[in-house]
Amino acid sequence: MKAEKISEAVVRRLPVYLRHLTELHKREVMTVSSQELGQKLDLNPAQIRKDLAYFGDFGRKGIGYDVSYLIEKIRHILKLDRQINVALIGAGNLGHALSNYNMYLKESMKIVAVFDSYVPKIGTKINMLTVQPIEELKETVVEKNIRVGIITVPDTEAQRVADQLIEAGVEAILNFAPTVLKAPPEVRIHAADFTTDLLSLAYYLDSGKETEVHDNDKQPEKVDR
Amino acid sequence: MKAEKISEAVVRRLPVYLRHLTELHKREVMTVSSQELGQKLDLNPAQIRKDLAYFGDFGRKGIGYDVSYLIEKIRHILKLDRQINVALIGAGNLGHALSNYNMYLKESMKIVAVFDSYVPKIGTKINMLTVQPIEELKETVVEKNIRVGIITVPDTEAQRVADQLIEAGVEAILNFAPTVLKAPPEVRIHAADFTTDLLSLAYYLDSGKETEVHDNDKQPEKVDR
DNA sequence: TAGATTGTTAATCGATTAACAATC
DNA sequence: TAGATTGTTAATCGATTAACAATC
Repeated sequence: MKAEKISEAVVRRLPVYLRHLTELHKREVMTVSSQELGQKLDLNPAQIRKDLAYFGDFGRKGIGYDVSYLIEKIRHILKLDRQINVALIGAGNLGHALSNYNMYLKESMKIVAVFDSYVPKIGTKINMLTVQPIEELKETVVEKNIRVGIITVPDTEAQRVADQLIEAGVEAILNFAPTVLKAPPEVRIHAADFTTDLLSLAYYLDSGKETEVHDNDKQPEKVDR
Repeated sequence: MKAEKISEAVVRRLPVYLRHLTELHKREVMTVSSQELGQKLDLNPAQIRKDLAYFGDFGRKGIGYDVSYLIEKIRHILKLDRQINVALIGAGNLGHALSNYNMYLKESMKIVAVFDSYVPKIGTKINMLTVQPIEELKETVVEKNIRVGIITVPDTEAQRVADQLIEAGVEAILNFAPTVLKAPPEVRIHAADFTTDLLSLAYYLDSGKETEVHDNDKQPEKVDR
């Protein structure tokens, strides 16, 4: 156990550990080694041990990690043993998808309000929640102690929505719009836009067998002008 | 221009550059410096210059980068100047959301087939595409020269779907299910699961003002047993 | 005790940032 | 020419991996 600063990379692996541990728990596996965990999650065992050791001595030498105990610990580290209220802004397909997933996470992160600016959507229901007009954002955030906002509006509206969330006092934003949001440093912004993922994937495709579209330059990759 | 291996981090920034450059192009901005780009995208200008320099000498000293020219170059690097056919497996809300976004990206990555295993969904339309039974996956992948698969099925089915995609011969998979997929090294897997994002965000919230749920241990963070 | 596996230090590897000569 | 900005090298910073003593 040390007092170092925990890197973002470490924090982003914790939910992955948690997920697999929960799976093991369901299968009534009592104990797991960093070796086995690494195999399953495609990670280096040393890295897993190091990640966990930042937060405490959770394992037992010669044995491994007690599954239930480690679940409990990671849940605590990630603050998933408290309820955190979340607002969803944007009641489109993506918003729907997110609120469905959210049903899984019983306590912890919980979507407690949904907003949209498109008038016909207001008043409709999404998983027990009534879609509210975006004008009610601020008061609802305060009333319901909402601490996280999820943005699933079109990119043109994303910054405006972010500004309203920040002004209302949220501490973190998960942004699905394909824009880089501006925010003061105390508000944590996480980009979750998948067009970026999809486009970067294209880079790794084998050239050679593509269905061509236009200006197909078959020259040997000249870059200089 | 060098012959180094390009890191994943670099590749993942390219779509972000492209997006902003396209925006500038729309606003008829002719030229942009790494300085300005860095400001807008929250990146170090040196990093932007270095990223671009991996692929060629795209800028002009004292001037900056020609917006149109750089767009063209990045599109070429990312292979977005050819059409790449994509299959979507899972016609739920998330699948819908993705196929909507896909409409934007005129050419390049294009969803050309949608599959689902849920019988009542088969035959329904999503953005001009008819949902097909998953049994037709392999033949369709071959027929339509599909090279990328997007998985938006529940986590319990994800690995099976991945296996079918791989067997059918896709080169890359974008996986939205919260599972670590097993695949041979020549198939690129990209995890795009957002529960991980959401859960890791909780870590960064200020403790102190939470709505408590259960087993609220207010002891001073003891880790040892 | 022998075998297994942790926690941690040291070594390696890789990515970001600073600095600056080249040059538009 | 003076000012701006690139491309690139060197310096820094950070993250991953290997190795191993401690110990269950």
